Amino acid sequence: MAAAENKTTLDQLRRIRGIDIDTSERLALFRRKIVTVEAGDTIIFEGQEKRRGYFLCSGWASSVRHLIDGSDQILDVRIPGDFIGISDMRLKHAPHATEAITRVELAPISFRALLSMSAGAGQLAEAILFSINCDMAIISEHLVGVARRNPQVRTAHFLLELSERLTRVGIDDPDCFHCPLSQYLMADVLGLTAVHLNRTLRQLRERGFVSFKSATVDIRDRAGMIEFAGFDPSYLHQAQSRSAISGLVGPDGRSNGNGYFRAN
Amino acid sequence: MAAAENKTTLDQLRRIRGIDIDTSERLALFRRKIVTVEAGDTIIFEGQEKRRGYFLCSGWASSVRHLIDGSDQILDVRIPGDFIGISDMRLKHAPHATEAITRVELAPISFRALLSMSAGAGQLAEAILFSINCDMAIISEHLVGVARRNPQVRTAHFLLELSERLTRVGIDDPDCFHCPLSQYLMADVLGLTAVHLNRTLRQLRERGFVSFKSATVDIRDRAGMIEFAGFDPSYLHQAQSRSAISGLVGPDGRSNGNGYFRAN
DNA sequence: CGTTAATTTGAATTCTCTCAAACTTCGTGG
DNA sequence: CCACGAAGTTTGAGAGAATTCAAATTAACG
Repeated sequence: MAAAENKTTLDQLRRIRGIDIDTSERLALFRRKIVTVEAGDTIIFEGQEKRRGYFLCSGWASSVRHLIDGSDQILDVRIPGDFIGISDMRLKHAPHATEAITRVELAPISFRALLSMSAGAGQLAEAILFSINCDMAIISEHLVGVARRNPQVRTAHFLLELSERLTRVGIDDPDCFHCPLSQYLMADVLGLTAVHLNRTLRQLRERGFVSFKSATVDIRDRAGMIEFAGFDPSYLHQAQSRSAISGLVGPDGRSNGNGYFRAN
Repeated sequence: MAAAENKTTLDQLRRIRGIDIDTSERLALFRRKIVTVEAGDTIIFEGQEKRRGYFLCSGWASSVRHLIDGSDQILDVRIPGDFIGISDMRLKHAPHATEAITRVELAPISFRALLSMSAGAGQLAEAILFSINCDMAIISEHLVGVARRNPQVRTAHFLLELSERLTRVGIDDPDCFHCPLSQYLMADVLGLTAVHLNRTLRQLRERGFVSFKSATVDIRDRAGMIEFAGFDPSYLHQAQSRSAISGLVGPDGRSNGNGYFRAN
C-alpha cells in the first residue's frame, strides 16, 4: 500500500527520453542553478511575456487556463522528467499558467542555447522536439477524453496514463503510486465537478478497478481497467528513432503507399 | 450574404506566418509537386508510420481520432495556410488521422530538409516551430471549451476562432465566410451531438449573434458575440518576434521578475 | 484539541442525449 | 424539367446524466 515519492535528477534525462544526451549538450542547456517553487505558487503566469523553459526535476505542476468566469481548466499535469514552457516558447504571451502542485525543483533551460543547436543534429533538441510532440499527444488525448468518454472511463483512463507516465521516470510500483492531486484538482483535469468525480471514484472502487485514498492511487485490476477504459499507451511512447528518418518518404514526391495521392 | 472561397498558394506563406521566408529556404522545403486529395479521403492514417508533412494550400481538412466504440473526435479543423503532420513528426505512429473535408491541395514538406535547417537560424524553421506552438494553443483552447464552456458559448467561440483564423489567410469578409463543415462535423469538433448543435445554432441565431446556413457563417453581432463567448484571439496571433529572443532572461539564472523563484 | 480543508452523501434541478420522425436540399438520372 | 434518393437539417418527447446546493463526515495540521 505504500507509495514512494519519486525524484528525478538531471542525470536521469538520458533515461527519461530514451535518448542518449551527450554531456556537453546537457551542460550547455542546464548550467544554471536549480530553482525551487513552493506548492501553490506560480511558475509561469498566464500571459507572461518574458519567460524561460524548465526541466522539472522533482514535484508535480499543472498547466492551467484561468477563465473569465473564475473557473479553471487544468490542461495537463506535469510530472518529473517533463519539460515546462518549451512547447509555447515561440508565442509572445504564455497561453496558460504553470503552477506548482507540490514543491517543485526546476532546472532552467536557456532558449538561446536551445535555439542555437541544430534541430537535426542535436540529440537534446531531438529530445525536446519529441517532448513537444508528446505534450501535444497528451493534450489531444485529454480533449478526446473530455469530449467523448464518460466520467468513469475518463477517470480510469487518466489514472492509467499517470501510471504509465510515472513508470517512464521510474516509480517503484506502477500499480500503487503517490499522486498529490486533491479531488478538486483531479476533477479540474477531467472536466468534472469535484462532487461528481467523488461519485465516479467510488464507482471505480466498487467495480474493483482502482482506489484513490490519501493521495495514493492503487490499481487493483489493471487488465480490467485497460479493457474498460480502452487505454492504449502508445501515444505516450513512440520515439521516432533517428534511423527512421531515412525511412521517410524521399524527396521525389511519390506515393507513401496509402494510395490516396494523385499528382497534379 | 455571399461568402467567397479562399485559396492559399505557397507564395502566401510569407504573409500567413507574418515572417519573411527567404526563397531558397522555401524552395528547399517545397520543391515537390502539389498533390490533391479528394473530399472524404484520408491524407494521413491514424497510426501510420512512414509519413510526411504538408502545407495545406487550399481546401479544408480535419485532424481526427477514431475511437474503439466507433465514434470520432475531431481535434482540430485545418484550413489553408496550416501545416499538416509536422506537430507529431517525431512520433513513430501518427497519433491521429488527417482527412480531407473538401478537396485539398497539399505541398509536401521534406522532413529531412526541415531537420537539417538550424532551428535558430532558419526563418522557415522558425515559422514551423511557431506553427506547432499555435496548434498546441488551439487544441488547448478546444480542451477548455469542451470541458468548461456550455454549448452556446462553445459554439460561438469556435465560429469566432474560425473567422479569426480565416482572416489571417485572407478572406474577403470576416463576418460572412464559407465554411464547408456539415453540422455533423461541427458537432464532432465541439463534442456535441448533431441534434444538440442544431438547437444551439438556432439559439445563437435567435439571439441575433450568428447564423450558419448553406455552408455560410454569417456573424451578425460580432461585438456581442465576443462578449458572450469571452473570446480573446490572442492565442492565435502572438508570434514571438526574433528580437524578443534577446529579451529573454539571460543565462545567469536570476529572477524573471515574478518574485517566486528562490535559488537552491 | 480546535480549526480548516477535503471528502462523502442526499435531493432536486437543469441539461444533454437518444430515439423517432418530418422536412429540406441537392445531385442524378430518366 | 421533373422524379427520386441520399444526405443533411429541424423539431418533439422522454430518459438519463451531471450539476448545484446543502449538509454531514472525515482527515490534516498547528
